[in-house]
Amino acid sequence: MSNDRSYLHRLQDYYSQHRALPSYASIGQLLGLKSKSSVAAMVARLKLAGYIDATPDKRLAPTKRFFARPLAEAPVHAGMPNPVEDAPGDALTIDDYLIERPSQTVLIRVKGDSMMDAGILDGDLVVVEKTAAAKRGDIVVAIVDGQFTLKTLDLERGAFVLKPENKAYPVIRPEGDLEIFGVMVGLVRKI
Amino acid sequence: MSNDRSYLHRLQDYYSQHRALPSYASIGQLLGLKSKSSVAAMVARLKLAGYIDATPDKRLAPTKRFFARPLAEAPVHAGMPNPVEDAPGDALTIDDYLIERPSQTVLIRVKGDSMMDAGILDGDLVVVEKTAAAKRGDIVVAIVDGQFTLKTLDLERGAFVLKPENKAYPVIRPEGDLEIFGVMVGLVRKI
DNA sequence: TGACAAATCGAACGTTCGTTCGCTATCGTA
DNA sequence: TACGATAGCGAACGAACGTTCGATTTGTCA
Repeated sequence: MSNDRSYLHRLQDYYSQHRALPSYASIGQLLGLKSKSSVAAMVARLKLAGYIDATPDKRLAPTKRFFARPLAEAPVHAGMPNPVEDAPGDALTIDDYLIERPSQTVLIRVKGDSMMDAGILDGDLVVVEKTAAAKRGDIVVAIVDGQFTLKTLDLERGAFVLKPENKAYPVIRPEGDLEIFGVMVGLVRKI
Repeated sequence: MSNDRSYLHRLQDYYSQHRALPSYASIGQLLGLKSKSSVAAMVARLKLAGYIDATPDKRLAPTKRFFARPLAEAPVHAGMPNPVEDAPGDALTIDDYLIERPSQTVLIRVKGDSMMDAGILDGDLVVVEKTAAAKRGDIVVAIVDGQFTLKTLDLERGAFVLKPENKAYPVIRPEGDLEIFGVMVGLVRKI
């Protein structure tokens, strides 16, 4: 028995189309189950298996495991027809992977090579979470002379300074207040 | 009037936590609206604006626009309470930005620092498009001794070689055939 | 200040929801 | 062949759902 795998696949397809799970009645229709109690039993099984859980108001919601997607952890041995289909802990969408607080998060395009040694190149997009709570060592977007600047935040004799990650550029020692726009939490590069 | 922007933000945060939208009643609680009809009106506005739509069985579902992040092109002038909140055209989802052929695309985690000088660090995810059509200068995932290897493809006297982007590593000159798994088309880093 | 439109409220409504329970059908095993 | 476990069915029920509509508050502009 157990068509659960096929049921799950169809739910995954539905979710990837609509970004929401349907009601029990609609699930039944979708999967060919005529009784809502069958659906309830099936959903309970998927919950047990960790594919689905419930929101605070009892709605169905997919878990991380629901989104198995090919993420190959190197090294993978040859042959490699399909690299890891089911490994747990896989990323879902890249957006979900990188962005935790959508409303506080913006993308900013990097200009110049002043952060080259930190692996941040001209044209990259940095994922920035707007917050004032930056600490030493964070890479931050600061506002200097009315412009965004991406630098590493450091301390020098009790004062914050902005350090480029490229020896060709000088450390910025702001006079007065240092205005932090946000903290870099990720990076995206398109070739 | 219009707190819709703030409402939307809170819904986005909720969705990114639970991967489902709550019921009208719960939305009301979440946003501080005491009446379900207020919620209905607000949802109608968001639908009109293209942030939300409905599944076949009338459930609420987010649209692509719901996930789009504001993209700030530096330099942005000072003041900057909220840099570009609404400018159309410069909001995007990272998945759409990076992935053009989903079925041919996999993510592979980078091990080691052999590509450091190309801005590719240990732990980064590279977006790889499976294809045999690689050319000189592309960064490719090759299969050497049954292991994935990320290197720059180059030509040496008519033969393909794999060049690391780190002087501490040697050029790989494969004997016989060189098996290319795919070409790097993007990179994702999470701090 | 007065007037208008937008946003929110509150109550009532018929519908749909998910749960529950007892029943049947199918399968593997002893 | 008999048994227990697994899957699905069907009906009933109370709770929660989203809609509707008129009244009220809030913000804008002249």
